[in-house]
Amino acid sequence: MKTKPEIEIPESTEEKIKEAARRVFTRKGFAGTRTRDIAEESGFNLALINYYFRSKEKLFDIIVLEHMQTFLVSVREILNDQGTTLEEKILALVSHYIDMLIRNPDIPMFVLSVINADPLRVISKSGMIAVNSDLYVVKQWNEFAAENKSKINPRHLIMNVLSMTIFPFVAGPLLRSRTGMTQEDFNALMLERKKLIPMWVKAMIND
Amino acid sequence: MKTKPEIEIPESTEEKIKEAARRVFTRKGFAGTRTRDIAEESGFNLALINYYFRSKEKLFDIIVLEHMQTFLVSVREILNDQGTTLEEKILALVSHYIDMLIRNPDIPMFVLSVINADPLRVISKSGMIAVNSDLYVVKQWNEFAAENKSKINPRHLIMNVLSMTIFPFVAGPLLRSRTGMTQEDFNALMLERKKLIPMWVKAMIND
DNA sequence: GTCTATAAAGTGATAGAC
DNA sequence: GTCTATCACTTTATAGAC
Repeated sequence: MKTKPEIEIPESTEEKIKEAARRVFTRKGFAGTRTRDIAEESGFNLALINYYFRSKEKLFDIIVLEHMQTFLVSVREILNDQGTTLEEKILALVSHYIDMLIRNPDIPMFVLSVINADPLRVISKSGMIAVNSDLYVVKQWNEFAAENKSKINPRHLIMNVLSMTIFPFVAGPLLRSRTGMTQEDFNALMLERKKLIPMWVKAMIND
Repeated sequence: MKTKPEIEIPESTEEKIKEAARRVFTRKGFAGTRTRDIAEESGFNLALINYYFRSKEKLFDIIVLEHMQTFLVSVREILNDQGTTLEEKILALVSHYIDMLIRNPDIPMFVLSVINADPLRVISKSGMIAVNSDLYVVKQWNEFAAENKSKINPRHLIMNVLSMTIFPFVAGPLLRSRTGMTQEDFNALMLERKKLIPMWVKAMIND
C-alpha cells in the first residue's frame, strides 16, 4: 500500500477540467458550450477532455448531477428533522437556500433549463435524490391540517416558499440590469428575505 | 393602389417558417436549434429560411422580440391606470399573467434564459418596452407609503408578486414529473392562484 | 499524461435549376 | 418562390508522437 504524500497535492488535471466544465456549462448550457471552450478555460488541451471523460455528453452529465446534489442536499435532512416544528423547517429551508444561492447564483437557471429541456432524462440520470411522501414533514403537516389549523393547500404553500426563495435568483440579471443594482445590493436584499419569507408564509398558513 | 384580395389569404410561407421557428427556438434555445430543425418543423426547405430571414440569428432576434412583447404588453397599461387602486392593480396583473402563462407556458423559461445568457444584448435589441419609474403606480405607492400604511420594501413586494405568479410555470415540468400531476391539474391550480396571490400579498402589505 | 494533427460528421449559408 | 446540391467552416472525437 502506497502512502499518501505528506503535502497537499495540487488539484489534479481531471479535477481542473471538471471545474472548467462546470463554469462553462453552467453559463452557456450544453449546446452553447464547445469542448474547445472547456479546454481553453481549463488551460489544457482538447484531447485531454476525451481522455478523462470520453465525451462532452458524459462530462455534462457529471456536472448536472453535481448541481442537482447541491440543489437538493440537506433539504431532505431539514424536512425530516423530528425535532423541529413546521415553522422552524420553513425558516431553515429558506435560510439554507438563500445562503447556497448567494454562493451559487447560476445554479437554479441551469438546473431549471436542463429539467425543462428533458424532464424524464434528468430524473433518471440523477436518481433525483428527492423529497418524497415518506418525509416526516408530510405527517407533521397532515396532523396540523387535521386540527383545522390551516386551510391552505400544501401545494400552494410549498410553491410559494420555493417561488419567493428561488425566483429572485433566476430573475436577478434582469432586475439588476433594469435597476442598476449592484451584486452586493442584490445579495443584501436576498439576506433580508431569510427572515421576511418565513414571516409572510406564516401569515399565509394562519389565513 | 392595389386592392386587397377578398378572401382570407392562407398563412404565408414566411409566417409558417416564423411559427416553426418560434416553436423550436422556444423549446431548444438558440444554440440547441439547427436551421434544419426549423425547416423540417415548417414543412419547407432549409434554403427558404435564409431567403426570408437572411440568417438564423436574425430569425432568432425576431422571436425574442415577439416573446418579450407578449411578456410585457399590457403590463404598463395596468400599472399606469389612474382609475384603479394598488390592490386592484395587483389583482389585474396577476390575473393577466396567469391567463397568458397558461396559454404560453414555455415563454418565461425562454425569456429568462435569453436574458441570463446576455442581459445587455437583449435589452438593447428588444428596446425593453418596460416598466420605468414614470409609472403612475410608483406615485401611487409613494403616497401610500407616506401615509405609513405599509412598511414593506416595494422591491420585496414586486419580487413576491412576480415570483409567486411566474415561478410555478418555470418549475412546472419538475413539479409535474415528480407528482404525476397532469397539465390540466396544474392549470387548475394556477387558476386558483389568481385570487389567492392578491390575498396573500394584501396580508404582506398590511404587515 | 499531454500534446499535435487529422479524421468524420455536422452546420449555416448560398448558387443555380426550375 | 421553392427546390437540390454543395461550399466553407466548425466541432467532436481519435490516432499517434513524445
